[in-house]
Amino acid sequence: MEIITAVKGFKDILPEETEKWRFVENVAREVFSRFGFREIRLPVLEKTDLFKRGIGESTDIVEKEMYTFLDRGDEYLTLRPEATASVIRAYLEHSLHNAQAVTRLFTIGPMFRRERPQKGRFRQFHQIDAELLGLDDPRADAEIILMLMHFLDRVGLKKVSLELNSLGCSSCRPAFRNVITEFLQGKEAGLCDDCKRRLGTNPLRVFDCKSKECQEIIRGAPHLGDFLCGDCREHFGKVTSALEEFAIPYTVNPGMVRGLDYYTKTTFEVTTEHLGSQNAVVGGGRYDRLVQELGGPDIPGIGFAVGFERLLALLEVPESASAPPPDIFLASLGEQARNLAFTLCNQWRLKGIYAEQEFSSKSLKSQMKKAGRLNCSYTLILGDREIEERKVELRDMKTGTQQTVSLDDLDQHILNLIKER
RNA sequence: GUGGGUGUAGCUCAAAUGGUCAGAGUGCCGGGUUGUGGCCCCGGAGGUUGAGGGUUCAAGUCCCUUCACUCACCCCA
Repeated sequence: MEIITAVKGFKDILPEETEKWRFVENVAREVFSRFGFREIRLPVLEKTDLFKRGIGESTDIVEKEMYTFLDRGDEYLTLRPEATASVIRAYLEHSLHNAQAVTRLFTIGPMFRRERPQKGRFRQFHQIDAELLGLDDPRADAEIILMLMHFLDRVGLKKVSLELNSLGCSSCRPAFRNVITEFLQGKEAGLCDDCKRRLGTNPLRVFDCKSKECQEIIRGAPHLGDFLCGDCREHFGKVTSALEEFAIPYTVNPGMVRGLDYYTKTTFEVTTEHLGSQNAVVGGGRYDRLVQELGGPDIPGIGFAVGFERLLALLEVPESASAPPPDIFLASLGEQARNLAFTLCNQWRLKGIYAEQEFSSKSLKSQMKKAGRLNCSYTLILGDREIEERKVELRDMKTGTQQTVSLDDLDQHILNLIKER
C-alpha cells in the first residue's frame, strides 16, 4: 500500500529545523514587546467575506488563491491568506479600540494561498505580522519600520534593502490612476500581454513589470510622487526624515505598487537578491481606510508581514541542530538490570535530568557505542553482577574514567553530579 | 493556470552509443574485544531504478501516458 504524503505546497518542519524557528520567534517576541506590541493568536479559518472586503475583490489573492469551501452548505469559509484582516476583525470584535486609543498587536502563524509552489513560495507558509492601530502620525510609520529593521538585525539578517514608497490617499491616488491610464492608452500595443490586462485592472502595476518593453514605456510616465496631495507629501517626508534620524538606510522606489488594495500612503518592502525570484522578505504599509471598510470606526493603521520561511532561508545557520545530548545513558545487562534501568531512568527524568536507557538486550559494546553517539556526559553500567553486589559502574564519557558507586548512594551522587554542571 | 528541468538504497550520487548495471560513499545494524564508546578492520540489512504501458532477443538507459518534486512566469511573504 502506498503511503499518504503531505498536500502539495505544505511542508513538515522537522526537529532539525524547529530550533531555528523558535529562535526567530523568540527574538520577535522580545523585540516587539519592547516596542509595546502584545501577542494575539487568531483562528486560521475566517468567513470568506472578511477577506473579500479586506483585501479587495479584484486582487489575485481573492480571485484565485484562496482556500475557500462551503461549510455544511450554508456558509463560505476561507483559510486565511494573510493576517491583517483577521487582526482587525478581532480588534473590532473585542472592541479593543474602545479600551485604548492606540493598539499594537503581533501574531505569528500559518497563512494559506493556493499558488503554484516554487522557491520561497509555499501553499502553507508562515508570517510574523505586526499591526499598529490608532495612529496616523508619520512617526508611527517610522517607529514600526525601525522596529522591523531592528528585529531583522537582531535575528542576524544581512544584505537586505528597505524600499519605500507612498501610494497616496483616497483623494490623490484615483487622480493619478486616471493620469496613468491616459498615458498608457496610446502605447497599448507595445505592452506585454500581462500589462495589457493590467491596464484594465490595476494600471499602476505596469510600473512593476519586469519586461524590458514595458519598462521602456513606463520610464517616460509621470510619477505618483508628483501627484501626491500636500498631506501625503508631507507625511512621506516626515517618515523618511524620522528614519534618517535613526540612520536607517532606505531607497525610495516609486515603482513599488503593492498587491493588496487596502494600502494608502506609506508602503515598504524589505528585499534581497538571494531568494531567487521571490525577493520580498517583508511587505507592509499603511491602511487608513481598512478598519472602516471592515465595518469599524475611522481608525488608521499600519503594519507589516515577515515571510518566515524566506527569512530563515537567508539566515546563515548552515548546520542543522542535532538532538540535545542526554546527561546520562543507562546501559544494562540482563533482565533484572533492565528493570532497574527503567526505574532509575524515569525517576531521574522526573527530577529534571535528561536520561536515556536501552530497552533491548544489546551487547554492552553496542550500548556504549550508542551512548557515545548520543554524546551523553555519563554512562551508567548496570548488570546483574552489579546488582548482586549493590553497586554500579559510572563512566565519564568525556575523560573515559570510571568509578564504582554504591546503589544506595547512586541517586544522590547522580543528582549532585549533574545539577552541579 | 502556463512553460522548462529532474525522478536509481534512509541521505548524497555512479552506471558511453540500449547488452552481468543494479553500484559507491555515508548512515543504520552486527562482529573483531566471552561485560566497556570515539579511530581502524570485516560483515549484514535496505532498491520490482516514481508508477503504468509500448518498442526490442534485451530497457534506469528509447517512446507514450501519468504522478511527484523542482525552477520560472503570473502574483506575493
